[in-house]
Amino acid sequence: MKPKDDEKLRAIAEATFALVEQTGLSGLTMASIAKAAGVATSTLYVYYPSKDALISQLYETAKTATAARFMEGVVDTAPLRARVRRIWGNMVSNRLEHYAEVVFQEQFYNSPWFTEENRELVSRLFVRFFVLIAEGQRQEVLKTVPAMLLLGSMAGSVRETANLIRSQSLPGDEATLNMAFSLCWDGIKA
Amino acid sequence: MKPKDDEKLRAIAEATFALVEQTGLSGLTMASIAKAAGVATSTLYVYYPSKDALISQLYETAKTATAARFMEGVVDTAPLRARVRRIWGNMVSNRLEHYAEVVFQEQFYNSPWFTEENRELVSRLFVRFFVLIAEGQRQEVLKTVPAMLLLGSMAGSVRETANLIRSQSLPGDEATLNMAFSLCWDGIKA
DNA sequence: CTTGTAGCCGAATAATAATTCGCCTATACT
DNA sequence: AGTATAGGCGAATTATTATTCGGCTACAAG
Repeated sequence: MKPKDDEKLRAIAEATFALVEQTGLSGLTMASIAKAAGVATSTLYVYYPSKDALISQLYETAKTATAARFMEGVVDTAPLRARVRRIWGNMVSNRLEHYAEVVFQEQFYNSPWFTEENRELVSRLFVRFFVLIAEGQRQEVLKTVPAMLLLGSMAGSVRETANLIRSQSLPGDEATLNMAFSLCWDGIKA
Repeated sequence: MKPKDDEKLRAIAEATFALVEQTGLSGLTMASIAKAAGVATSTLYVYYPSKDALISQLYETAKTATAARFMEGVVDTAPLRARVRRIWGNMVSNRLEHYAEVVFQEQFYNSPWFTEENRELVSRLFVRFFVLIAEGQRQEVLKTVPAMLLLGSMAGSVRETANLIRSQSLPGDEATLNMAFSLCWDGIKA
């Protein structure tokens, strides 16, 4: 027996994310993944039974990793604003450092591959975040509007902040981030 | 000679948007478009020289229509907040009433079809909006941060508001819209 | 050191999907 | 009314791409 090669698995994932960033999910072919990952096309079938499975599994992996990154370093005892600030910062960093993964996830979302199970996975992964929002509303620190509305505000802010930093229109320093965050915070605070 | 049939053209566009909403750009085939539009596959080639051309032209059409809808009923002499409110409302309506088109445009954006020319078209179409933002900043009604940051806030708010209304989590009445907008406004006003 | 199993590959094969073809038909122009 | 021209169609054709096959090869277990 010969063991599966973790390095190949990583290369396949990386190649897929990079390709989707460049050409979109619609331009993704097994041949292009294999070439970019430095393996034979048929080798992909050693690791995944089909293209569909490959894409779906990579989505789950990416989404799980993303959720973990969002919550990194969030201290449950810290003030609520600080915790939201931390998550917001993590979201911006995630978008800057793992942009290809982000694009992949966004494209996957409106594609024939996105299923009800995926939706459930997402809510499962983000419970901690939703709980935090609910807590903020109970304490009347956050506006008592539907949680998704607050999330949407935050997501928009994160998206545009990261985009501006990516395009060099905005420096990525702490001061600038604080300014961008306070813009966001003004919108969601009670 | 026989003239081209405007009705068919409309049916093709509508079918394409609907299909992209359902299956994503990646699942789009000429055969499926033809079937949904009620014409033969080869007839598509009477109206568009290729699949690429079809998709690109539909994007331009949709984007142009969208930009026009955003500015509908915006009175240049009205107070700035009212004008922004109007545009925000138009954006929400557009997302509710032309959701398939919106999805199409978003998918097109990160796809191999999106070119530099498309980017230029977009900035051309939205100048009036950018001018409005700049004016608001000059009058110190809006925060003096990069315009894209304000737009991002607004886009996030619009997206989530429309999504919540679509999923019946939020009623679509005037009062609710005003609440959702004030949330957005708090974030961007000076 | 042998050997069996599973990884890995390049080259078929099969499936899917874009594009073209040849024929018919509708209609604007004379 | 006659006819040339372009629309429209279904059935090829071609191109692209997913998937499978057959033979090696590396490696773990004995």
